[in-house]
Amino acid sequence: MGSDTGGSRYLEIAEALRQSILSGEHPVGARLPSESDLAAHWSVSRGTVRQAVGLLASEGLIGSRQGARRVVLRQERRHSFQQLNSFAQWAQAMGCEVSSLILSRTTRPATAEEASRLGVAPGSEVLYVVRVRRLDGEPVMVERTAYTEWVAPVVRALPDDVVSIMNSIAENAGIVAHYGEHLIDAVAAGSEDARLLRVRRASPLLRQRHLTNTAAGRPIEWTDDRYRAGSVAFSVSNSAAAAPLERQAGPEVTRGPSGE
Amino acid sequence: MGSDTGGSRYLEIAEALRQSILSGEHPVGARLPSESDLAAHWSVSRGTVRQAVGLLASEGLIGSRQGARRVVLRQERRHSFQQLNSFAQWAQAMGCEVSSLILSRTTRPATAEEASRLGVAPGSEVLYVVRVRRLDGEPVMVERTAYTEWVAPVVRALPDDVVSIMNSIAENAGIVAHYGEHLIDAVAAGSEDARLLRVRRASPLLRQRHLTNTAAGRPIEWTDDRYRAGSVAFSVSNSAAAAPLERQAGPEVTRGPSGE
DNA sequence: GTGTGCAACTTGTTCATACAAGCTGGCATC
DNA sequence: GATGCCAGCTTGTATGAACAAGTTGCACAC
Repeated sequence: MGSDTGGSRYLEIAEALRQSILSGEHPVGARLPSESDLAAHWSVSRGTVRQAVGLLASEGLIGSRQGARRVVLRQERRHSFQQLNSFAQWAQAMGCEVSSLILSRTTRPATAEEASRLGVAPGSEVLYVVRVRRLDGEPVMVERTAYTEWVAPVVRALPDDVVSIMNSIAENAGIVAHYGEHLIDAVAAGSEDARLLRVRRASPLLRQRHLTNTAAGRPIEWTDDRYRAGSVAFSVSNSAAAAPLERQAGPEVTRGPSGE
Repeated sequence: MGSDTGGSRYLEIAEALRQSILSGEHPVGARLPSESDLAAHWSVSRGTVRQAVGLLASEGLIGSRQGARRVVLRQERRHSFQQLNSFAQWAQAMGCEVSSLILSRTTRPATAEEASRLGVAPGSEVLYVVRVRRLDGEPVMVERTAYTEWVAPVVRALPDDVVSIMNSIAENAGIVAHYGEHLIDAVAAGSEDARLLRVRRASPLLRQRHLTNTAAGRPIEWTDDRYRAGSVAFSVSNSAAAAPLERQAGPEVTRGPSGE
């Protein structure tokens, strides 16, 4: 898996274009060849090229406006969904040495929020795991996760120092994360947070609460991750082209109270 | 005009589907009609339907797997970053009364970071604006923005209580924001932050630093927004198909020669 | 030299079709 | 009754054509 783009032609083309941007062949600000040229060069139809460039646009690498050639917006490599959901994969890609330690695994009734997020009956049992994660030996994140009952046996069998729980679940039980939702805010460190992350109580932490679903939309876990301030920042790219519907504030904006 | 914005058929269909999901006609977990059925119902081709459902999928409302019908993942409209680009728009959609006040407008040389982000020569002049934003009278955010010189005149002409600076820029000068990049982390409140937001010093704040570009990739502004903890949470949805978010290591764990 | 307008170019949207790949449910078999 | 297989359904990928809408640069007029 990894770098194998598999059987889709448009993924191949997207990867090639991505590489040519990363390598500097198409520097930032440069204009890409037209879709017709790319289609001819790759011997595919324009629709296929559009899928490829659409993918790169959604990654924030290139931008487009109707009538003008596409331009290169940035040169950086973006991480995939897997790396977003997996602290371990992201850290390894960064070249950091990552280590984890599960501090406790308890089976207990779900809290009201956990039950709601996971879509289980209130009071159902969940597996609650507290984990500390380190980068280069330094503790940077406390992770408190509630796993639904149907994945709990897999998690219960893992060693305390397992690096990636989601990876292990995927390998051992074939359960793969497909959809994620993240809620990001700031909280003050509690006493347990402070002790585990070696910061003062009430110091600022970046909190990422996170619901993971399978491809079928079945919840797997509900997580509360707290990062030490300064250790991690989240980065989001967006463009008006990627979300045409939200760009309703166009030329003749009706500034009325209506949200439409 | 009304609902027919002269725009695209697929946007119309996407909006109709979105409404039918929001209204509960397609409850969470339900399977949507097949693409062929939708195409027949709307008298369009399957490709057009795919553009519509693809848009909803990118918003996190529905999910899909090859071979299985699309399922509704979520019913409420989430405020993604596409909408969060404009604090004013988001607040109005939430039904809150939003007010803003510019505290200072100063022209000064750009800091090293501002120059780097905005792509101007170090020491170039930028317009630095400090603003407090309130929801229902309560201060929730401090905004510190550096505008590039070529938009500064427009910003300088705005009244202190302008609700949306980006909107005003778009109307008065035709400069429309097209691409954005956001960096999100947590910081402790400085003394100015504490005074303006009426919180204690060193209490946690959610920081959103934000670079805005025109359609042509030309930087407009570099912003440092700080939200009072508990007032807002950022929500990001993603799927294996498109992942707009990534982590970035903070300065403490960055080992590269990134001299920003 | 300057400015305007147009023509060529480029992306956006849509159609109709075809086949590949994966899922579901029912039927046949054991 | 339980199991396995297959046929049909559904989404994913790809083609090629056509027109709409917006951009850019050149040629022409002044």
